[in-house]
Amino acid sequence: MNEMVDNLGVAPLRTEDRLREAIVTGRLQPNERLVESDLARSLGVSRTLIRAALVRLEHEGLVEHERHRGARVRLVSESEAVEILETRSVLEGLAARLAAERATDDDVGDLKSILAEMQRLREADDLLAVSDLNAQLHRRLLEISGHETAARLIAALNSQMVRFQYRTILLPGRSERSFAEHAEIVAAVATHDGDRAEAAMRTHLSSVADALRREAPLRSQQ
Amino acid sequence: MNEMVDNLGVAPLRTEDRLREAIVTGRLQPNERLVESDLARSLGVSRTLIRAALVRLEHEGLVEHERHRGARVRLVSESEAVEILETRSVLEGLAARLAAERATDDDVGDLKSILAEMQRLREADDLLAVSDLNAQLHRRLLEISGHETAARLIAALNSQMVRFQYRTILLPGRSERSFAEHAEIVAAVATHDGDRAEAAMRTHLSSVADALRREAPLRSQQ
DNA sequence: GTCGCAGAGATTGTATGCAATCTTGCCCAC
DNA sequence: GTGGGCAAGATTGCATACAATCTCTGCGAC
Repeated sequence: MNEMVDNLGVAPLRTEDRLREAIVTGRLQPNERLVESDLARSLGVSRTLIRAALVRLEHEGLVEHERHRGARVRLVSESEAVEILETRSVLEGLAARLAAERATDDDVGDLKSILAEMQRLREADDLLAVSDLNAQLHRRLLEISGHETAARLIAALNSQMVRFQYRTILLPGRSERSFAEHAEIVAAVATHDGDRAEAAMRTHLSSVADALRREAPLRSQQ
Repeated sequence: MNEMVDNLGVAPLRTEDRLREAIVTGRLQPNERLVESDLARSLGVSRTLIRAALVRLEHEGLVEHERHRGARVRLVSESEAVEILETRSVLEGLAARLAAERATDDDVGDLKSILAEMQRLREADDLLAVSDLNAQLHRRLLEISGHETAARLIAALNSQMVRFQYRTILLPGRSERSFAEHAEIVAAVATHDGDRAEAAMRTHLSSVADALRREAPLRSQQ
């Protein structure tokens, strides 16, 4: 009986998760071929499980698959990244609107303390930690909105964006602007103003997309 | 060589498609258990293919799967249908905005002729045909927008909505209102007014969601 | 009569093997 | 030297077999 309790919630860490992790951390590079038998050997499972995992990851958009020619890590282009951000923009806008309408006082308190912590870390110049809290704020808003459909789609979009995750916050001036935008979102939610919350979220993500577009030409393509 | 040409584009009609069709046409009822070996026998393929197809359909949201307990046709609840419509609302709003910004004169012509045909069929009281054109108009707008990410997500959402597809247009008064809303969307696109097109699309889909909410309590649950 | 439990049957999870297809490298004609 | 074609190797597609797990039925204790 104790084993049961111990295992509760401890997701069995499935093959799919291990593969996903290898992709999002870049251990498997974009466009790299994913040979089933190699993966099977290196993960210590059979090809069957690898195939099942690849099917799922394909649907998630992390892998692309051609019949009889195998799977490879999907390269998300810069223009596609912009599309994804545009999509996130309207989906998270919807979630922010609902969050504003439904937030309890406790919810608002949570958001404000996340914001305060972001401010603190920003002053300490720990931009990567700020970026983490950033993600946490967005996640919390989604929870408050209670909109599962939007949450599911956003999660899928996010996993395709890993390559661009830590970029924009590092750009000069982005950190200040990003903080102000988040503060505006939280303020809108605190006053239960749905329209304002949606507009603020869309402004915020548009400005991330702009930053990405501006940064894009500066880097050499890989 | 002729065989190659003949087969081009003739999708091999995969197991997945046959299963999806059985679900969306209702031949497989919501909550019905999907026993792999039964399906394999009735479709004349092995369990391996059935399993792969079920994994994909699960990701599409048509099937739900519990470990060691098998798959069943997923029942989309009324409240979830509303969530899906809300999500479609913002995604198609985005697409409508882009369509307005990018539409050529030919595109606008297409939209207007679809609208005219809708009007004609409406006067002939062929509401199901109107509903088909309805879908066609939405599809065309997505094409014009050129936004593949939004298109992909909307397609997935639509396949979950089949159970509710032909309902709302049949409600008294819906047909007139729906036509007016579509006309407004097309007018906005014709004048390349992105804001107006997005607002019109969101109004339209909100009103569909309202109709669904209003209709919902009238029917007995199955 | 109800509850608990054990075992058989049903069903899913995983591994393995063979067939189909693709890719690569080599040889030969030109 | 170049290009076409063919054969061998690599890889994926699919089916089958076995193991793990679940479900359901029936029996016995209370």
